[in-house]
Amino acid sequence: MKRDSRLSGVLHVLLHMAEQGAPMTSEQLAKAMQTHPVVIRRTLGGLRDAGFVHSEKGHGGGWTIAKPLADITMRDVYDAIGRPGLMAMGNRTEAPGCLVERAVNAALDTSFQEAEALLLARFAEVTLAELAADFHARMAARSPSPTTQEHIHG
Amino acid sequence: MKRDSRLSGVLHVLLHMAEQGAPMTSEQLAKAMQTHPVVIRRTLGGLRDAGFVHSEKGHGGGWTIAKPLADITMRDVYDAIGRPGLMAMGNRTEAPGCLVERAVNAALDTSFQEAEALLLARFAEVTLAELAADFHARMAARSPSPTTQEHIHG
DNA sequence: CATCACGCACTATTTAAAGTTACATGAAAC
DNA sequence: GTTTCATGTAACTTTAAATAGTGCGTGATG
Repeated sequence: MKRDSRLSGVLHVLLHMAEQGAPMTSEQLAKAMQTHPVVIRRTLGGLRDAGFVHSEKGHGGGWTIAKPLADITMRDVYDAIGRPGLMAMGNRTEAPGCLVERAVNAALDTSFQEAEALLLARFAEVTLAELAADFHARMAARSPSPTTQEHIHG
Repeated sequence: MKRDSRLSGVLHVLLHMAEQGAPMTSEQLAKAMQTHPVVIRRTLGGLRDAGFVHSEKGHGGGWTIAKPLADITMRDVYDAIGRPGLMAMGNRTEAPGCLVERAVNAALDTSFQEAEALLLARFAEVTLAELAADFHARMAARSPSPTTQEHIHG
């Protein structure tokens, strides 16, 4: 199957915005993500509506983080991009008349729902502040005294 | 993404085979599953190699269960069809140079791996015998004194 | 030896994500 | 005020993976 990478992508973009401080344009973010500016606008649109980021038009405009990183969890981001499906497998038929299939679906659904619940709970435990801290730890480990910018996409 | 329904489908087919007793041809199974005989052969191929089902050519041939249903778990079936990916989301890039992306991927991977482990553990707990029992319970609930065949795909 | 049924390689269709184009809107600079 | 920059959004195209389908080979039964 083709795996959805929007969550991964949005988290990536948000952390870059946070590192930058100043507003970043869709084009800048798209370059960092090796994707298209419109894709950035699309995915960040949900986060703007949810109040996690702010967008400004015109000269000097672009995207900025609207909340402290410690106040945004991966779960928040997941919700803001529209809660895409988490499980790669599904039932063959939604409302099957066949009782065999109903028994199979019931067993699978139970397991999938448990796994989804666990996943969402884990997402809710991780804030962007923690991800940023992890990033800085990795940067410190890579070289002794770097500046931040030198080590982004280098 | 497009969700994989092979596991659901194979479990369905296996239970029908078990109910039948006699060998069932790919065509019969395909009709019950509303799919193509070749799809049946493909998906059951892995289970044949793993020793869970047996296939016979020629007149009177077809597919039969090769082990007691109590000895086959959903996990066994999952393994036999090639362990398709369970999670619908993935990382944007596999081996990113960007440290921000590495931090994001690490956090996501941890969560996904936990969810997968839980899912596989649940699969391992459910045998086909239990699914068959659930099916019979559903059939009993639907009408007082049915025969098995009347209530498959009716 | 004719028929039945699986085995396999190959091609076609389908679906959702991702990419792209086009154009409208609004803000800042000059 | 008009030019430039940047977002907002709709529509369309491309792409990746599952699923569907075709054709032919092989072996077993009658």
